[in-house]
Amino acid sequence: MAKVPSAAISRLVTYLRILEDLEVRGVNRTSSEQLAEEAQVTAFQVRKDLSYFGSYGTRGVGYTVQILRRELRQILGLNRKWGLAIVGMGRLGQAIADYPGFSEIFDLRGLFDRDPSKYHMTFRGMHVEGMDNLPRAVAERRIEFGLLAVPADSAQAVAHRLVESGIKGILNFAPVVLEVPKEVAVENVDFLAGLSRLSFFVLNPKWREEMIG
Amino acid sequence: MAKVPSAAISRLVTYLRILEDLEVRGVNRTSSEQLAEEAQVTAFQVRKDLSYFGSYGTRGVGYTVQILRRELRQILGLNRKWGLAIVGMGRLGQAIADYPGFSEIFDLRGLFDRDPSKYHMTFRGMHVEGMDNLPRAVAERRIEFGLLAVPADSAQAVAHRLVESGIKGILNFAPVVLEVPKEVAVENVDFLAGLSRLSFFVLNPKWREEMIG
DNA sequence: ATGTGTGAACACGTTCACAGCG
DNA sequence: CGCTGTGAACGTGTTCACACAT
Repeated sequence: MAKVPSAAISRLVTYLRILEDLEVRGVNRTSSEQLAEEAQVTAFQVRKDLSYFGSYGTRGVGYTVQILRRELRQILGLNRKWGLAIVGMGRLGQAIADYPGFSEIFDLRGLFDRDPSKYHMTFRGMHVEGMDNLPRAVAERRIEFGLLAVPADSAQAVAHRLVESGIKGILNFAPVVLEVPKEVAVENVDFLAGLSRLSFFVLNPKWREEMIG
Repeated sequence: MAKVPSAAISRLVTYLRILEDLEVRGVNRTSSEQLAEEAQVTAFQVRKDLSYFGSYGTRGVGYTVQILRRELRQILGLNRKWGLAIVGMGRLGQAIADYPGFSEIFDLRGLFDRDPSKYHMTFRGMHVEGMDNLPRAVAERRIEFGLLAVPADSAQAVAHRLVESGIKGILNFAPVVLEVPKEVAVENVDFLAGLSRLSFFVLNPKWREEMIG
């Protein structure tokens, strides 16, 4: 497998979503052109992205939805369930715990918060636990990912604890740059950063002049 | 202003956060090196990113925290408050409405949901309204951004209504590729995509072989 | 004939070395 | 002399043209 642009991985996730949608709609054959249109990229891009991993189509025909779907799930590691713990059960953590579609891919194996008054809460049949349980839970319940939904000022400390517990990846909702060993994957999903970027892009094209000041 | 890589904008947001943190801590001079370390990029990168917009430092000395902070806020369009509406007041929308730090940058000017049973709910002093109010609200309350926190299957339809109402940018939490006119900026903040990518990155480096199958 | 798969050209973003200024 | 600012070199990601399979 040659060097794969990491942007290609993001697009693969999009293609997979489109394929699952096509499958639900009963479509079983597609093409790079159709995928490109729905993903809003070029057909070249679709084919190149797929070619980093193999040849999944039939020349002159296209792709079989089911097959390509299965291959993408394989590539992305979604043909198995990954164990996930949510750390920080405030509003955001609670919303995520109940998010629909979530459990098709991930297996919720722990909910953690440092506030004991939350221990009685239940989401998807699980109780919220104290942070002291975290290391043992990660080991015993095979928790591979930690989802960080704590306030920004405690995010780094909690990330440390997750790393020490042997976590393999962190999905970070806090607006901070986490320091973790390079073996630990981190994805930032920070909506405040998204809003800041929006401001820039909106300000720029033609509104810039009239609005600065 | 030369062509600016859009990745540079994301980094600018990070630099700004670091500067605001430094300012709170009473630091008033910094350097590309310090910013680079905290943002986990190179000092070259920091200086280049800033140079797309101007010269904000003093050669041989460094940057004044306050000045650079102000300049970055200006560049990113954060020296004014942008009007924001949240559409979709389920768990996620509610969590976002109460998110701390939010109101320092954005001014919440509307909460919308199609479910009348939510109209009695109040967040930051605002009532939830029906979707019919959306177009008028966008115009009259100068709502520039829409934050989409609706289920995936209604995201595109709601995006249409936002665009028709004259919105300038959409922050999209739904796992779909939105079709909007090119003048409307869209930022995708999709945590399921983040989790999918995590799987890939975790699977790859050394766990790949042992886990596939 | 048709749509995939891919090496090669191209464009874009990042790195760097050093010029420029305080 | 120190640290910023930037043109040019480099490397990575995207676009493309076309060879190839059915």
